Amino acid sequence: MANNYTTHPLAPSLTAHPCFALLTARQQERLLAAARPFLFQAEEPVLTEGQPAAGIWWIDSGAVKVYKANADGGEQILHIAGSGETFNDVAVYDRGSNPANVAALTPAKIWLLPADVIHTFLDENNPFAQAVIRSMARRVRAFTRQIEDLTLYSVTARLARFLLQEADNPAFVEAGVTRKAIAAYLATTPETVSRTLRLLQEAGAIRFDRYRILIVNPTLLRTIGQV
Amino acid sequence: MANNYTTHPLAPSLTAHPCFALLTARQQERLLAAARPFLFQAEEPVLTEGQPAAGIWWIDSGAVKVYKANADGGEQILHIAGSGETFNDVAVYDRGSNPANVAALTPAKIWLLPADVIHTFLDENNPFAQAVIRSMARRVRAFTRQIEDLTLYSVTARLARFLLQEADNPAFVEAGVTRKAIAAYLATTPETVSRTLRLLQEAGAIRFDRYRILIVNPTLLRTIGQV
DNA sequence: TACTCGACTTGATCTTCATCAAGTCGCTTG
DNA sequence: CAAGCGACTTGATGAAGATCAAGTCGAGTA
Repeated sequence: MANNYTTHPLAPSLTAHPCFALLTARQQERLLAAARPFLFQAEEPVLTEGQPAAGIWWIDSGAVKVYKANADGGEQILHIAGSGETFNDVAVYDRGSNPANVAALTPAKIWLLPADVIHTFLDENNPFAQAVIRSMARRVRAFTRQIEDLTLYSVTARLARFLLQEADNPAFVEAGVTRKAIAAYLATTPETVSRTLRLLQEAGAIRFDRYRILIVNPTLLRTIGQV
Repeated sequence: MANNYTTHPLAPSLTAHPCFALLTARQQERLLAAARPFLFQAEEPVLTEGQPAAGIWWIDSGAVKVYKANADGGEQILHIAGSGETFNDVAVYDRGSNPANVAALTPAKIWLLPADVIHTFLDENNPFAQAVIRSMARRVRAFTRQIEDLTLYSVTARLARFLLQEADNPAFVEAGVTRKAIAAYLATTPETVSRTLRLLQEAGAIRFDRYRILIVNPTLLRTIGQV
């Protein structure tokens, strides 16, 4: 599943990343030299909760789901990441094990950035460390919001909030998001997502078919979502 | 509600904090000089979601709840913090607004550490910045676990997991945790907490009265909690 | 001591949503 | 083209837990 490249096809996109953009040119070169590419098929597992962390994963193309699973086959998606985004950085920063499972949603090319290089950069480059702090803070904020959504709002409101927030998230679009994935993100079932989409359509807030969901009345959707 | 001190009663505990311990003696002095103490009564609000962040709050004594609220009076507790812990640091690190509400659970003395001083330390002191990264990573991990609990497990399993995790958390004990607070943490109701405690007692996993919950069979509790 | 108040308990009923069970539809593949 | 498959839809039923409504209990107070 893995193959090495001597060229660095991801080089230009490094400067677009909120953290890696702050590395010096020299450090970016070292990062690229240490990076190793992996290819995954749709549905293929990338890493497993509890295992030791190998490094930070950086998505070149495709999309993955970061999720928790329980013994009965239940699955809660924490986050969907697409091109240019990283995942499993937490495990590297606190030198712990993988906090969740990750699997590819689409065929994906993903680079592994080894943990030791990242740690060196944290020592050497304070602006980089500060960028990491900001990105962790953003993630805390996102989870905070997700807990709020999951516990304080009905499925209808949650779906409305989800659509408002993720409508133009390229990672979701790229992932060809299915009812099942939406359900696993909203902690409900595909059937309920289906019924609730119909409900929102009958209310005049959205239009949808099997492949696309279109927001036709954002104001109404915000009202339903209590945003 | 606020009053200033010229002495620094919190000085020794700074060295016990995972982040502030890494400040130089000189920086710790500057932090103490900039810190301002506030006193809160039980139930008194400390800060409100969406407002600009004044700084990092550092609990000298007492306990607070960090929570989200919706329009219908629903309340989800994200975190209970006690002596020696900080809160609202996220807002300072990403220079955003307060991500949640905070209110005192008990009478509390809390120091406000102004944002600008913290930012100076981040610039000056790389080990401090790295400690902040680790603490943010821990928080991400904690929220990750909370989402898992809330979405993948029944109330019974959630309560078992909660008891196993928080049994010896001083912040919870200190806060004189009520059925209502447990309910607000587990996204359920006081009545259901009451019934479920009874259930766990009848199973032989715990014993409890109005004031204290005692784990008598941790193994059984772990089984019930699917840990 | 009696009163009151608030937290807790317990029971009855109701809602939301999960589950189970057929379908439908469109796309792929023999 | 037919067959089959997978995602989605729709309906009927069931279960978990919320809500509503009385209580109970203990601590503080007149």
